[in-house]
Amino acid sequence: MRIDRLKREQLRLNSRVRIEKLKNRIKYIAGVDVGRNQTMLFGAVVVLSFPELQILESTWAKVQERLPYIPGYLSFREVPVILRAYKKLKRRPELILVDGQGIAHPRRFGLATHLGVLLDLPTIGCAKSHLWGDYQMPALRRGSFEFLRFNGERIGLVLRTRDGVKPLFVSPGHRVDFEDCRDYVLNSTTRYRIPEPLRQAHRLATERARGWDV
DNA sequence: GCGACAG
DNA sequence: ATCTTGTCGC
Repeated sequence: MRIDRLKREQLRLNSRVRIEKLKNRIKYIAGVDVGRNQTMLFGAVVVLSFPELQILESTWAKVQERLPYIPGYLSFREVPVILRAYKKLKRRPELILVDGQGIAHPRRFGLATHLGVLLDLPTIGCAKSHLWGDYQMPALRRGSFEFLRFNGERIGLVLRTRDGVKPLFVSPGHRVDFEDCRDYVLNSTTRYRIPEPLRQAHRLATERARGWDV
C-alpha cells in the first residue's frame, strides 16, 4: 500500500532529526500554515522580528492537493506547498513555528520535524489539539505546562499560552530542545492563544484560500 | 472488535 | 482544514 512507502520515508528521514539546544540568539522567527479551498492548498510563510514580533516579510504559494488528510501523514500533504512558499522568501528565518506536531508523533516525525529536516532549520511544532502521547492537564495560568510522554519518555509539552484557555501541544521539530519550545512559544504569544507568527501565517493562508474562486 | 485520530 | 449565529464569561 502507498501508506507503507510514506511510513518508510518517515523512518528513513528520522535518523537526521536532532533535538538539541538552540545555538544562536534569534532575530528572525517565522510562522508557516496551510489553508484549503476545494482541491487547492495554500501555503503561507510570515517572517517576524524577535522579540519585537513585527512583520518583516511574507510569501505564499498554491498547489493542487495530492493526498487526503491522514492522521500520522499530514506532512506529506502539506510540506510541498510550504516549501514552495518558503523558496520565495528573501530573508532566512532562524527558527520556524509550524502548525502541527514535531516529534510528538507515532514515529516522532510530525509536520514540524519533517519540514525542519528538509530545510535543516530549527523548527517547533505547535498543534492546537492532541495527536500522540500521555499527559496531565497543566494549571490554568499562562506559562504552566506538563510534559507529553510516550512510554515515560518526554516527547513534547502541553503548554498554557493564556490564562484559562485550552493549552497548545508543543514539541521540538528539529534542532531545538524542550526549553526552547517553551521559551519561544511563550515569548511569541501576546494576547491570543496562538503565537503571533502562526496567527499571521494562518491569516494569510486563509485569506488567499477564500479569495480563490477556481 | 473498539477507540483515537495534527490539519 | 472549513462551514457559521448566537452566546457565555471576564
